[in-house]
Amino acid sequence: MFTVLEEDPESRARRGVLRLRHGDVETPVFMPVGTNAAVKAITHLDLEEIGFGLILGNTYHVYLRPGLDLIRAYGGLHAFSGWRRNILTDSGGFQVFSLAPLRKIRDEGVSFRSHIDGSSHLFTPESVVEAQGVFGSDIMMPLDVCTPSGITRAEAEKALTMTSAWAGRSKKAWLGLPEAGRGGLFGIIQGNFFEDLRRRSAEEILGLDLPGVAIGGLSVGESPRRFAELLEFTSAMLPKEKPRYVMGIGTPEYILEAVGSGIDMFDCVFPTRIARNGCLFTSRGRLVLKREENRGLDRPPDPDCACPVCARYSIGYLRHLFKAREILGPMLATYHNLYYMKNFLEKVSDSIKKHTFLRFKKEFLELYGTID
RNA sequence: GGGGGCGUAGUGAAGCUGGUUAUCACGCUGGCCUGUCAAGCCGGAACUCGCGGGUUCAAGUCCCGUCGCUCCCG
Repeated sequence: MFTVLEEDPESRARRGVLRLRHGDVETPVFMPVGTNAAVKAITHLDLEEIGFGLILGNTYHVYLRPGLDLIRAYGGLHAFSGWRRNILTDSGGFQVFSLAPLRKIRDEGVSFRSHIDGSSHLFTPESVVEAQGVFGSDIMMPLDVCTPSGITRAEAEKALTMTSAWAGRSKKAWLGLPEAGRGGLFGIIQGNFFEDLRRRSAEEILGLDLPGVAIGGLSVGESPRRFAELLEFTSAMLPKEKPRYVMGIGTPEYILEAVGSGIDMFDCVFPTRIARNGCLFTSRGRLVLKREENRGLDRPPDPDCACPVCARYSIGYLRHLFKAREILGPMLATYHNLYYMKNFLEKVSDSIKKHTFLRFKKEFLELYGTID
């Protein structure tokens, strides 16, 4: 499933290739988030044009709407949405975390109420794997318990213990799916910000020998420094031959940090969300379109970007679109930011190939701004 | 010519029987956003209430005058 192609001699960074059912994907890779079987404000056509071969979907959202029956009738998420390349589906573990007031976690699973209509539901490790089987997900994530920063050791340990137990049950359910159309199941390491708990979690998850490993529970309110330290610590325990995925990371600064720690995969709503809110990534840092200083500016958002948006539209025009609340604003901004991310990861990959990753990182941050 | 209505931030409005720093929406403006309940969220600036006078301890809020807009009748 995964092959390491190159390792950076000066850091833990590496490049590789994920061989998935809907095509190969080079790593390090950024995966746009398509919660409701759609990446907001952009077409699948455009995503393909930019070159994305792997996007996210969300079990929690798609299960609630349109529902499993409909997806089953279509023959899976690919057929339903028209997306021909790979899909990684998140389990709903993060929704368990983010929709806290509506949920109750027990050994059996998590019961929660729909944020859409208030109806009651139960997710178990088994039902979540089965749902992703119905989706035809190329990569599946098990149900886990994500925790915020600042909780007690006891609370973190409890969440970790449940996550490990659920991972074991998820694997069993996964092995029960028909082998022909079964995507790879990843394990998720938790443990909050306690190093011994992270170690224990890693050991337990790695013991399951799943096709890939994810690091969860990061970027939940901690400082960039703390994030980097804990990521490095956790990543160092992982075997080289498996793909490593840090969940929920999506700014250039954080990705550089994570790649340097040996991470291969990233996903995040950040680039698409800030795009919808009028903010663009550029080589010089973030550009907030709505600012007055951008009024009437007749030059492209990012002089170093080769995307069709930068080739054709001015900052002043894009600002106007957001001021006028034209839907074209979020669309163009989303296109640019995703193109930016794709291009950024390609440059990172290139630097690993040339063994110049650390220099690239330094030079990039000098222009863009630092992690702090 | 007669009668009625209205004039409150850039715009549109709320302010009942007069009472502490005049409210709301849009706009303007700053920040935030990291396994999407998120084309969102949180802040900020800006009106002294058409103008003049009066009543009152106190007036956007009552009275008189005046200017402007508007509707109806002639």
